[in-house]
Amino acid sequence: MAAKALTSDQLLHVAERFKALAEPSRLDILQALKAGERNVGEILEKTGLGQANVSKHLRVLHAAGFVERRKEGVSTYYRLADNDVFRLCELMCGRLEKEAHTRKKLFA
Amino acid sequence: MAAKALTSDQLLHVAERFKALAEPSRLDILQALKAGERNVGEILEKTGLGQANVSKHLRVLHAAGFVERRKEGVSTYYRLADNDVFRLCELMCGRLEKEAHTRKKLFA
DNA sequence: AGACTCGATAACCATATAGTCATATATACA
DNA sequence: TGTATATATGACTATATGGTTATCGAGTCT
Repeated sequence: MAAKALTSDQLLHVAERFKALAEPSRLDILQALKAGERNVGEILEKTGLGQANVSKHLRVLHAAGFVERRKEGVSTYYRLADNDVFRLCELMCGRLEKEAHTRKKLFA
Repeated sequence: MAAKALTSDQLLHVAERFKALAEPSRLDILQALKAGERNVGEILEKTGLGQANVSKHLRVLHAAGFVERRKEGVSTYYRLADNDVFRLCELMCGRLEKEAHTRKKLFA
């Protein structure tokens, strides 16, 4: 249980991964991939973001290991690397819900 | 299981929480609190960060609901709000370890 | 080859924020 | 009351990064 303290180098790496999830646009992209593999054009449609913008976000997500990609002809298909993204988001959402609940009780 | 898609407003809130964890210094502070309640001076010592800097980081962590505080005399004691931080970090660390393992295999 | 499409990249700007220094606020104590 | 200590806050700078526009490169089709 009691994990060892992380070195400053390890903290840097962990922080970098969290940073990849610390952008609404990137979370939106990940959501778009939840249903399955999508190419960039489909992600553009689904999210309404700009093309260059999405391309950069995908690069960040790929560098952080949250998505994998596959080229097919002229297009690139992206997919979630695993389900950790949702475990992480569900934990965060759980916190938000708990908080909302507390707020509601305060004002009840 | 299949959580509904989040609204852009919800994405913003989730991203904000991740952003609070997306800084090595803040992760370090959270680590310092793992063993239990600490006042700001003790956190300064433990982390080696500047006073004003730590104070601002603590404000962010508190706003995000990761830490709670208690004033006692002239000092303020901070503690972890719950164990979610470690669940989140352990998930991230697990990813890093898996990745390191894959890299090792590639170079083996 | 030439035209077209998809996606990545570079240049640029605007904004956000980590870090620092100086100062303010609040409590304790002589 | 005056002084010292602990923490918070404001001002400022340097850096990082999200978004946009323009351009590039690769693959496809005629």
